[in-house]
Amino acid sequence: MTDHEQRTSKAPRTREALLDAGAALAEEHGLSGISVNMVVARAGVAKGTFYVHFKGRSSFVDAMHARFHARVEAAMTEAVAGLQPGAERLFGAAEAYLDVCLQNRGVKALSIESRSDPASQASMAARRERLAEGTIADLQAIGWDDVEAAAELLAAVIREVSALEFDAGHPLPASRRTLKRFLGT
Amino acid sequence: MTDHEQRTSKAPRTREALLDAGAALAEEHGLSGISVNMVVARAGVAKGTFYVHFKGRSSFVDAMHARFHARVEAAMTEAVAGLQPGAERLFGAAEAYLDVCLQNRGVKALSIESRSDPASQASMAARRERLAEGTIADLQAIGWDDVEAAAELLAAVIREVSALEFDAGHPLPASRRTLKRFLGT
DNA sequence: TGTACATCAGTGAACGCGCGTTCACTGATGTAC
DNA sequence: TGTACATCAGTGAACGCGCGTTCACTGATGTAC
Repeated sequence: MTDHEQRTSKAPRTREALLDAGAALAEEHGLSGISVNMVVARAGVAKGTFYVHFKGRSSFVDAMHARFHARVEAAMTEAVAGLQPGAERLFGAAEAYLDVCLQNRGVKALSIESRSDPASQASMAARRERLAEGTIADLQAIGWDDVEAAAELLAAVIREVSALEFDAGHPLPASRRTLKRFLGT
Repeated sequence: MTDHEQRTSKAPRTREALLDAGAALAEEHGLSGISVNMVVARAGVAKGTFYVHFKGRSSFVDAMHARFHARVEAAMTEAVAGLQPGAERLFGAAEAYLDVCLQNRGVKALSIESRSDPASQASMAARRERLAEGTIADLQAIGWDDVEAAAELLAAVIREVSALEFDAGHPLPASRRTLKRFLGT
């Protein structure tokens, strides 16, 4: 049982190391600036190992994006658990997003540049949309018109705040205040 | 005199053809997805010609971004000529931005992805900032706090509307209304 | 007007390089008997 | 317990390819005399 655990848990550890390396490199070189060579060098594994865990470069990028979004979604879901749709739930979700982004590498690449990689564009757009959809009920409860448009633009603002905070290395209260004011307090 | 005009005006025409080709390709493949090979093939010139007009790939990308911003800035400046800082001038500038973007190729790449190309990142960020700074006086006149933060986030929203409109192929009134409402009508 | 020369945008073959991907192989571990 | 076999993450040399860049050259045009 112990042996079995070791055997089946070693593989995911290498996979995670590759994804970690990819996230670190995305931070420095952007999503489209990372190569398989760079990733395996940073992770300290052989080139062939990469293809044990991923079908190819583009599915690796997709996996990075998927992992990032899974983390973000988990944090947001936990933060707003039990809250009714409305302003409080909306801001709680936004702050959870911003806080979890500050703790992850490659955030700017994975949130802002997710439009630039042509191969994984579709699945990345789907994840972004799924996240934005969660705010529609809140915007409706607050009393907005054009909720779909508002949800998209709100998501863009939150991504921008996230990028600015990541550059700064810490939360930016003025940006978060502005975000709230955009939504009419 | 006529001969002289022909001689000196042929070169810029080839240069423009290369930039046009780059913009068209950026639309399809993203800013970091275009290669010198693609650009010269699309423009119908030899590979060496590219290096007659540009120092290299990255200064070409920078030149594309510079031309795009020059057009945008000219349209915005003309649209708000003579207006006092305030809501009217701000929305006028925003609409001018959105309208000129709809008429240019590669807009999404040049506005949204301008963060991803590592080589030209600095000069592109400077151009973006210069554009955003123009709205600070308006935001102050309207009575916003955190005007610098607001200007940055406002610029991000306008870029997002531009990207959505470009995908749609026409103006999106709901998005433009939301943009106005973000600013408190 | 005719000739020799200068200029310079444009050409395309050639270069070295790093890329993504493949594949026959290794060796540690689990399983069957 | 000991032995033979199966599994499978990990390896790294090798591949063909497209990349960005260079450079000696061409040929049309302008200039000098």
